[in-house]
Amino acid sequence: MTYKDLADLIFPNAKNISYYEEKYPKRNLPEGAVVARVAPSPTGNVHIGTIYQGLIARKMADQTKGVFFVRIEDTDQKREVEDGISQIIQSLKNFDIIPDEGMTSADTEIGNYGPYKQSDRKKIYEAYAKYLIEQGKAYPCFCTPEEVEEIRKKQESAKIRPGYYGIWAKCRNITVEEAIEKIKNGEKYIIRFKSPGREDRKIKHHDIIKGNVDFPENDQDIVIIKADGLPTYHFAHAIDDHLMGTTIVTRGDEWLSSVPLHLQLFQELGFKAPKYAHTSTLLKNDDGNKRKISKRKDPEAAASYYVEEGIPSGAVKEYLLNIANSNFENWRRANPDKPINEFDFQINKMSVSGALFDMVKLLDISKIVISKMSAEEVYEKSLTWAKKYDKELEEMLSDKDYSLKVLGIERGNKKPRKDIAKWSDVKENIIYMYDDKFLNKDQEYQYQVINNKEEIEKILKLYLEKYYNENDDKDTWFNNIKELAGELGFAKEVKEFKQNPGKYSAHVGDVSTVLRIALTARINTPDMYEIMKVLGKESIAKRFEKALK
RNA sequence: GGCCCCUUGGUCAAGCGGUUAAGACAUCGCCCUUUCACGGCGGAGACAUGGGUUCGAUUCCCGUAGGGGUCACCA
Repeated sequence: MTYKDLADLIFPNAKNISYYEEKYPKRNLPEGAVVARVAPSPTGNVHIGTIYQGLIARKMADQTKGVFFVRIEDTDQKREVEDGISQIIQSLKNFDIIPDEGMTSADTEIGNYGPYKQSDRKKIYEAYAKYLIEQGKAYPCFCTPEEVEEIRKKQESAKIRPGYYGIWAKCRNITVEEAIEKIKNGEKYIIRFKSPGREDRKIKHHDIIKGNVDFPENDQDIVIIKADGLPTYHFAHAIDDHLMGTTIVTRGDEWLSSVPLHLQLFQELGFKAPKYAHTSTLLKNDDGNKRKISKRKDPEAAASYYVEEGIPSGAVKEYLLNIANSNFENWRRANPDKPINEFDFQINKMSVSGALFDMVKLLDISKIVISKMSAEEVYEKSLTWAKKYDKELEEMLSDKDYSLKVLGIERGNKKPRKDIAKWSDVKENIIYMYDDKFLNKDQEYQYQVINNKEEIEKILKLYLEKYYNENDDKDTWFNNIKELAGELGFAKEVKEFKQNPGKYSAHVGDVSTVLRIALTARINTPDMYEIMKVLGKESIAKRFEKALK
């Protein structure tokens, strides 16, 4: 009886690995081309970290004329969520992260190195597991989960390093004959890797981001095929990234400590290991402590959060890129209008330590991103958002011509307004410009310096009768307000007012404020000249009338 | 607890043996201005700590403290 007999008994139908090695030949890519990927699990809300990883991987592939693919790691069926795959695809799409290969929907895919869903690759893993068993590098383990747990408890109470290794690996030295007999008797088993490692030896690893890291060798006989017949992450990672030709594995640094295991797996399988780039995790301040952004506790951990809030994907990408390469913001300042794919991303310049997620900064970036958009673009994007999340805003925007004018106020010039950080800000920003919203609602008018009824009435009436002409240019328009102020005994110039304390009760600015408040019921607004232009004379008159009621 | 990683202002961070220790966000003040936003100018604010090495350490080494990660038939 040989290892081969055992392997044949366990995986009677598995193909020889040469079949797969030939089926998935080396990629024909230019020198230096990076094959990168993102490999999420369909376990629910897509994590912002997945977007982060995807962004980085996509960028590297683009910059080197390489390949970026998406692989679905669905080997944990217990945690899998219905719709999980489409959520992932959709989320990546929301951020314009489009894969060259991989899943394109829950059940379709493109590319020659598939299947790109691990549960569809079962046969492939079996072939390689069989290969390992034939070599005596893997073995069936008959320990039940309870037994393994017991071993762990013993180790803990004896203060010994826990795990399935060395003398604790009970099934490691079972003879082929015994194993075959147990299997024939119907005993349940899983497949474990027979680690050749020794804990007292060190390995050196050079990580693209973390630099040189030394670890003890792995000596754990980890599970490679679970009771459900599917592989564990470690095994699938080695097989898949080998067969799919991944050159750089980017993943969160929670994987860093598995590197010794993974390197060993590649070694024993006879594969060339990829390079690794372990990115720092996005952290969050929690009562003074830093911790990983968590799907469960933090809404901002979900990629969908940004969509719901209406933060443009472009802004999120800029923020993420800024965390990834902090020189991004310098580049952005020097190149305010270039698309971000022209930014030269350097993975080895990524920070070694984790960054606290800064929502304030994100929103600041978002303000700038939105300020550069045309009225048309703002219109389209906020409408798309409103259709899903805000019926009232959608209704307001249904008058497209008018909305375009409203959104065009102080936009498109050298110093565009920066008061919208997210689409959910839009409504509050423009609602007073819509007559049906403004006129039909009770408004509170908080007059400032000039606040007695008669004066206000005089200002509004006189302004409409005598000083407002729809076709005035801005200078004429404002001169008229000065004239109005003068006629009513207020200072025509603010300077004059300040130079002659006591002479005037108010100045032209105060008169403007009355107009502004009567018009909008707000103390602060964008440029009033433009507002009046958009409202038009009829609306202005109605608003004054309402203010005087 | 073992192993691994990290530590520059409130936050993100330049720096890589000699710098007045950049910059961005936030914050404060001033200016611009009919309000706000923008913009401009300026202020306050940092090398966790103790030892080395060195003519000289934020930078190199060791310890301490603090933080993070990981130790599954989860990824």
